[in-house]
Amino acid sequence: MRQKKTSAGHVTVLERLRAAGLRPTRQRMALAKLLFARGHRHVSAEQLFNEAKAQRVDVSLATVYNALHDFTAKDLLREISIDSSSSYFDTNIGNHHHFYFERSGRLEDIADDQVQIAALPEPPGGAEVSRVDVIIRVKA
Amino acid sequence: MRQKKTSAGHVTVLERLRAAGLRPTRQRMALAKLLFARGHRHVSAEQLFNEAKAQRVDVSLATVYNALHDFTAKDLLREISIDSSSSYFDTNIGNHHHFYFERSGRLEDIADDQVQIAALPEPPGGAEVSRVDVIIRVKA
DNA sequence: TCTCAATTTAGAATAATTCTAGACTACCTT
DNA sequence: AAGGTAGTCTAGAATTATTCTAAATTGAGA
Repeated sequence: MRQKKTSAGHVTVLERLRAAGLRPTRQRMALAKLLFARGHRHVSAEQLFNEAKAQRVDVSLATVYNALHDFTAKDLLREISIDSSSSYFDTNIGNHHHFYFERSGRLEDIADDQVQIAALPEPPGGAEVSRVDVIIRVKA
Repeated sequence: MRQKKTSAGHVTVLERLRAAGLRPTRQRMALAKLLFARGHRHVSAEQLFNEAKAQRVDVSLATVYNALHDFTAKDLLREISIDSSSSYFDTNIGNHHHFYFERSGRLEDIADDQVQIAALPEPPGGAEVSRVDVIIRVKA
């Protein structure tokens, strides 16, 4: 037997939500499809909301925020706030870093192995490190 | 002869503003003193505004924002936005990095030489790097 | 002192995000 | 299949940080 059907992305998204302990509602399914359909992306709430509208997916902005936060809490997304005006959600949750293009405000992933850190200080008080972010700000 | 008088921080702050090409107004002088009086700090607009009030320095919140942005534009401060809820201004403008304490939202400087980066990718299209930020997020 | 551009200010405006409270729905139980 | 219920969704109000506006003030040079 072949793999689970993936043609429309249905089953996969459904499973991802279930595995995360999130009830697969119509809205979450639709948003998850938009987010995870193709390769990694960085989206703002407003962007995702507009994409949903463009595809006639009827969701409220509040639901988009709820979903993004729920997904983040369950490690399906990672939140990034570089530019204080709005935050972005990254579908790439593995270790990696970012280029930040100051002019456009765009983010681009940098694979973890492209950055080598030889020395890092210990957090004071022996606190646990939750992650290390490297942001290369680019004048472009 | 000894150095310029620094006792009240007056002359120094005045010179800093003039050197930056910023008119040394009463408000900017007062805010600069609060910012640069002692060692390096990370302040939000609201914080600085409250400090000013506490010291009976009469400035409007809009002026605090104006001053922080003017100072940043003239490289007397550096703006940092890690937590999307509000941005911080760092009086340390040299190369350095940060610990970010997730629970409290507090920032702590890491001296540049404490972090050694062995490899970094080139920005796409040969764009110029304006700076590299390393943020160690700590669960505390 | 006079002039004028730079600066300050109160309050309105904006923008991103969160909250509220009622309506809906996924899913478990029977 | 029906019902109950906690979880979810939603429109719109509320909140928060920040910026804008337009008028008043002021620093600094002539």
